[in-house]
Amino acid sequence: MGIAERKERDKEELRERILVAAKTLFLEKGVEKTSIRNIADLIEYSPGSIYHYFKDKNEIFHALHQGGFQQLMSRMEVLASVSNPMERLKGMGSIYVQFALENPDMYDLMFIKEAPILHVSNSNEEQWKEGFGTFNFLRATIQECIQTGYFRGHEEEALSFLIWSTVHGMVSLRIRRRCEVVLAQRQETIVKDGLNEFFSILDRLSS
Amino acid sequence: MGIAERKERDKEELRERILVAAKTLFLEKGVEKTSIRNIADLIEYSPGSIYHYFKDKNEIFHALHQGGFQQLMSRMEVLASVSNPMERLKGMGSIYVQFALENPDMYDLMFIKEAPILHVSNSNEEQWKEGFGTFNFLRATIQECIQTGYFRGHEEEALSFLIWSTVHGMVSLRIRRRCEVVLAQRQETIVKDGLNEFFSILDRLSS
DNA sequence: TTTGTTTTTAAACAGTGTTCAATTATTTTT
DNA sequence: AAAAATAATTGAACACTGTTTAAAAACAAA
Repeated sequence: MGIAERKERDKEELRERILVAAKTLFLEKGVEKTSIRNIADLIEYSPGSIYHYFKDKNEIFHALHQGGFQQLMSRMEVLASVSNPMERLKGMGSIYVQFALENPDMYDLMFIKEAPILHVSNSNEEQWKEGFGTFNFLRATIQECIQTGYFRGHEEEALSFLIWSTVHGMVSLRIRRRCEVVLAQRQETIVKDGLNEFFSILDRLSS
Repeated sequence: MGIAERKERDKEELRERILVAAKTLFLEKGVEKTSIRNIADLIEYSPGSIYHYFKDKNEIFHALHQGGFQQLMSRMEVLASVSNPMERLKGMGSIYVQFALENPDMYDLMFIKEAPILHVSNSNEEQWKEGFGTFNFLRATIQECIQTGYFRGHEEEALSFLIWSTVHGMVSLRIRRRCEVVLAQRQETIVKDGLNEFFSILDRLSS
């Protein structure tokens, strides 16, 4: 009896269409400024029907966010072939910044937005495991840097936090539009320029 | 004729009451989730009357924003006596971090929270003068560092953004509770430790 | 007291997220 | 094939939101 399966597929397909439409609008005009009615209009359904597939607007956002850490992590995988830990560290910085600027809404949810209650549901902790893995990848790389002679006299955990903070600081100031006020004419390039200054400092520390 | 003056004072007082109420609610439940009606309820006026004192909700946000920068800027004034620019730069970092950790809600409002759209009108740019001034103080100090021989080969504006980002990154990860996930046992000290790692790097760059 | 100005209000407009009874479409059973 | 059962979809409604505006109230000046 393939009817039930076909119905299941149809239902899944509409769910996916909602997600695609939501993602399109979220990226286009931001999450807050996208209404359920906007999404419904785009897929040519009534607003009410969306609530048959998602509990509320938050659940749509969460569904989109689910793969966020996975996405970032998978982007990092190309660095497996980089044997020099300092080069790998720089690569991580570039990929991190690029991911953030290409997916500002995702990044916002992952690292800037008010964190939901972490300890209540298990599914939430599962989502954070990915982020934990990404940070551990950074720590391992920095550990390797120290073992290779870089960062003499530095403490690995605090240094890892500092380096994470550096790239996070730049992209979050950009995403939350704090550059516009202070850097009128070079908002477009300021994060890339800042990252290059950072790399320049890393180079200086190596010699 | 003191009547006009008294009316002026009354008007200013109500304006201030609106700001106090708005600040209370903004810090309590966030800017987005605070409505004009909430503010009006708190001061026991009608929603419409608020529009006699502020053009719109953005203008209230900007007024509070400006006050925060004045606070931060006044804390920086003790550094006027520090003649060594690198020492002054470190002092700025310490004061910045201390301000953020002591007033996390205000810092959140100033640098993390979703900012309302700032249209590029001349009258509005005046409101951002304070924030602009704080950043310019940083830039001037870094300029002085470069002139004294530090940061050889670095570009002043991008470097200033990088250094701002570094301290902002640390405190914002802390304030938005992204350390808890990743650094289980040393959340309390991690920002101070990270800042010390940063100072250590600055020292290393000097020699 | 009357006039003129400023302050305050209530109502209205167009939008939001969300709920729900009623309708339509589809599948299962008779 | 007709009837019953089930599932999907809708549109209206609810309680909100920021903002505008005409009218009312408060108050100063004449």
